[in-house]
Amino acid sequence: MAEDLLGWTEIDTGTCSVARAVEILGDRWTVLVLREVFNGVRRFGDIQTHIGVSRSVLAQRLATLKEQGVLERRPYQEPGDRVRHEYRLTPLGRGLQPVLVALNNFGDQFLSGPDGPPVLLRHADCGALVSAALVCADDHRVGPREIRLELGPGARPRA
Amino acid sequence: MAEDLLGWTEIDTGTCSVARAVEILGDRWTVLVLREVFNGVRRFGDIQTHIGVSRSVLAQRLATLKEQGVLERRPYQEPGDRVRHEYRLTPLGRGLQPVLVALNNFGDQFLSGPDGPPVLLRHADCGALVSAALVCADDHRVGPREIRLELGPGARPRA
DNA sequence: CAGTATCCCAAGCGATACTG
DNA sequence: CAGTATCGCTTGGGATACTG
Repeated sequence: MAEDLLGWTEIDTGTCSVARAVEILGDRWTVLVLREVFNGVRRFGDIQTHIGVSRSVLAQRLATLKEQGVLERRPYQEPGDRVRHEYRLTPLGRGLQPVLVALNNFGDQFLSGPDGPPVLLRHADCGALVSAALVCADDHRVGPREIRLELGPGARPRA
Repeated sequence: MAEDLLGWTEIDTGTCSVARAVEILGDRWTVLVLREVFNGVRRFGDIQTHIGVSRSVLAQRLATLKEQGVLERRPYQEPGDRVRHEYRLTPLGRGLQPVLVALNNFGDQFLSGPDGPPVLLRHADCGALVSAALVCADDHRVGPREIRLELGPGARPRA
C-alpha cells in the first residue's frame, strides 16, 4: 500500500484480498446493514426502517450475508412474546469490525459537517475515542508511507 | 460498534460517518481503483488493464473521485517522453488508507485460499506485517467488545 | 494513449400486493 | 412481523467506434 510495484502489476488481482473482501462488502446497502448489526440492531423490521431500504433489497442482502457466513439467523424469545428471529454476526462477520471502524473514522475526520461527528466510538475501559490505526506485528505504529508491498505465497501471475 | 442502542435507533443515519464514507467507496470498482493508486499504479491505461474494467467505467470513476477530492490528475513527464497524466491521492484520499488496509487484512485472514495471501504488507522499518488495529486515543489496544457507542454533537433526530 | 459518445443488455431498486 | 413475488423504471456496464 505504498510507493511500490515489484511485480504487483504482473499478478492476477482477482485473487487479491481486497478484491475478495469487496465481494462481501461491495455495495452500499450491505455496509449499512452491517453497521446496524454491529450497533445492536438485529431484527429485520428495525434494520429496515432505520436505514430506509426496501424489504426486498434487505431480504436479499441478509440472505447473501447468511450464505457467505457473515451473519446467522437465529430464533429468540422475549418472555411472554412469540418467537422472533434475529441476525447475529458470526466470527467471520466480527472480523469486519476494523473495516467499519476505519470507515467511521474516515467519515468523522474528513466528511463531518460543522457540528462534528454524529456518533462517537469510545473505549469502554477509559472513555478515549477509538480508531483503526496502522500497526505492525512487532507493535510499532506504522506511518502512512511506511508500508512495503511484497508478493505473498498466494500470488498468481495473470494471464 | 458494540452491544448498544442508547438512542442510536432514533437518530438519522443518513448523516452517519459510515454512510458518508460509503458514498465515496460505495462500489466495487472504486475500491479497486484506489487499491491500484495506493499501490503505485497511477496511469489510466495501467489501471484499466490491471483491474480489467472498461474504459468508460474507469473514466467515470476517476472523474467522480476527482470531483470528490480523493484523487487529483496531474501532468508529468519522463525524460525524452511526451507529457502524460497521472492520478495521485490527495490528503483526503490518503485518509482512506486504513480502510484499504483493513479490507486487505480481512481478506487475508478469512478469505485466502490454501496458499495464503497473495500480497503482504510489511512495515518498512522492521519487516513485520501490518494491520489496521483498534486502538484508543490513550493508546490502549481495544478489544472487539470494548467499544461503547455514544451520540456526538452532529447527531440529528430522524423524521 | 486517454479518454468521450453511443448502443444495448443486464442488474438494481422501490412500490405494491401477497403469504405464513 | 418477516418475508416472497411481480412489475416497471432507472442505473450500471461491456463493446464498439470515434477524437485530440
